[in-house]
Amino acid sequence: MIAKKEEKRIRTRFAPSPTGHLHIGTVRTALFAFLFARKNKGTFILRIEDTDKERSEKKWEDELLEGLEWLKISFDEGPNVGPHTPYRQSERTEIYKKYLEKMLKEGSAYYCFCPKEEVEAEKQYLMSIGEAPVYQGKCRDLSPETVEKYLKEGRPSVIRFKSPSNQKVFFNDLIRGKIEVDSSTLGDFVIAKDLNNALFNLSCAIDDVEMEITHVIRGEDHIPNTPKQILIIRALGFKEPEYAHLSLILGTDKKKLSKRTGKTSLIDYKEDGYLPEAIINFIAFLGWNPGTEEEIYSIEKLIADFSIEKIQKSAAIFNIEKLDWMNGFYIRKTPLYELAQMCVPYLIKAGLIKEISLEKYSVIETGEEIHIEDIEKMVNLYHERLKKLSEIVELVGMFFKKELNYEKELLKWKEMSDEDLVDSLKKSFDIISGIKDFNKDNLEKELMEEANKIANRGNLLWPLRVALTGKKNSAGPMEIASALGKEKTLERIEEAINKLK
RNA sequence: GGCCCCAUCGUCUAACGGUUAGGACACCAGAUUUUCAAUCUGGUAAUCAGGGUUCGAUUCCCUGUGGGGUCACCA
Repeated sequence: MIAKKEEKRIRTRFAPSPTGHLHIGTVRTALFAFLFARKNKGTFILRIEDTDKERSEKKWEDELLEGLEWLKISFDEGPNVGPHTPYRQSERTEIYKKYLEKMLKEGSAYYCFCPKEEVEAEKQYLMSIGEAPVYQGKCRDLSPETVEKYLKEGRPSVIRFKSPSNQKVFFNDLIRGKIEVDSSTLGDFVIAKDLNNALFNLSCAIDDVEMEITHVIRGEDHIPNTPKQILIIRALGFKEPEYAHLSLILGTDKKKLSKRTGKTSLIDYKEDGYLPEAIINFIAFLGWNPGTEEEIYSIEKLIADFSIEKIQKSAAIFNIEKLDWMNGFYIRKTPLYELAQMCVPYLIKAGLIKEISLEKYSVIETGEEIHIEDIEKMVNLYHERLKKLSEIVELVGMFFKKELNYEKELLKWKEMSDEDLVDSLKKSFDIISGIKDFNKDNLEKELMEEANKIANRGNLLWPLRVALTGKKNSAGPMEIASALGKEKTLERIEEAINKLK
């Protein structure tokens, strides 16, 4: 007697098709399958479903790999030893061929020679009379001799799966419970263009059993495919894996998240300056929660607390405001040094600075040379109001400008006249030029002392702040001045006074 | 149209038949502040509808309604 096999190790897979940008919904599917595998100490497999040769491109696969790596979603197994490479269906045609021949031989699949147009017309007709639009099985019982003959003649053909008629196919979805469909609504669907060109339902079904996948975790849009794949697997004499279908992510229009209603690809979020931690945390909570009131979760914590039972059945709308809040939260948690490093590429891309050597930059407009520490000072001023890294350009841009461009009206605090303004700015100028040891503490001391003397502090501080930044909203004037340096600070005050003349 | 799935504040969600239906984002108000942000305090806001089952339904069942997915020689 063979000893009872020990509990099967969990194996999940992520099976994207490289036909476009990595969609944020696809990322969530990957994340959930990843979390489930890691939580259960199982194996997580990446399988590129590139059987569609027309639409699949290497660049999309590269983007996919890069994106997942950025998010720290990792995989365990590949077809080669050495550095990790994903499985690619395009490299597995022999395997599909083998099974296809078997099915043809055993009669669970057959060649169909019906012209495409004819099948299409049939479908339209069936839909118009309210019947299930499925292939009616014209070629189902062609004799082997006829098939042989047609094949020899080179008639265009496809290979169809012979669906059992009137059989209930059901499976127990781990998220939704029992899902049942009647096999007659499936029809004899196409599983391959020919022996060397398997189509999705076939390649997917075969790979799931070949790779010994125990749990298929994928999007809800695959629910209609599941009974088809189960039927194929059973026809081949295997047992199907467990299935868990995730609800979709919707746009604000309550439709499948599309470009029209928001950013859809991971790369857009990355470029906008969302941190991977924030994205992971946010999408994990789109349809899952730990059942406690805690909402800040690292990927490690997600692995520890993840459970498939707590996945939501209903679709979730992608609420960018919450992502922004969460991203701001993670930015605030990022140490200043790291944050400054992260901001640099945005400043370079915006044409404000360029890198001249390690951690040294030159300011494009003024030619001035600055160090990463100077950037740290600037970033520090806006550390807690940054929601996305890309915002840094707008926020600290004024540090890199030769001249500020703003309306003189902006200098006015409440009911000040031009004369009041000039007086106020001159006062600031005098105080600041009188400071020997130019730093934030001294600036604060001297300026606040003066500001407290007058009825409204704003009369002194607002015009100064605008003179230094040219903006309605910004960090405080003392902080800005100390980051700007004495010389530039005085220059900008003069500039403002000149505006008023 | 057929088949399938779903339904708690505007949004993400909690409440495994008994809660003043809880939290978070957003919003509003207050505190703080020269402005904005951050922070703290408080507030507005929800069980799709109708039938059952039950002493008692957000929760279980049915019907309706609404929304979504899918019906490829795409995945």
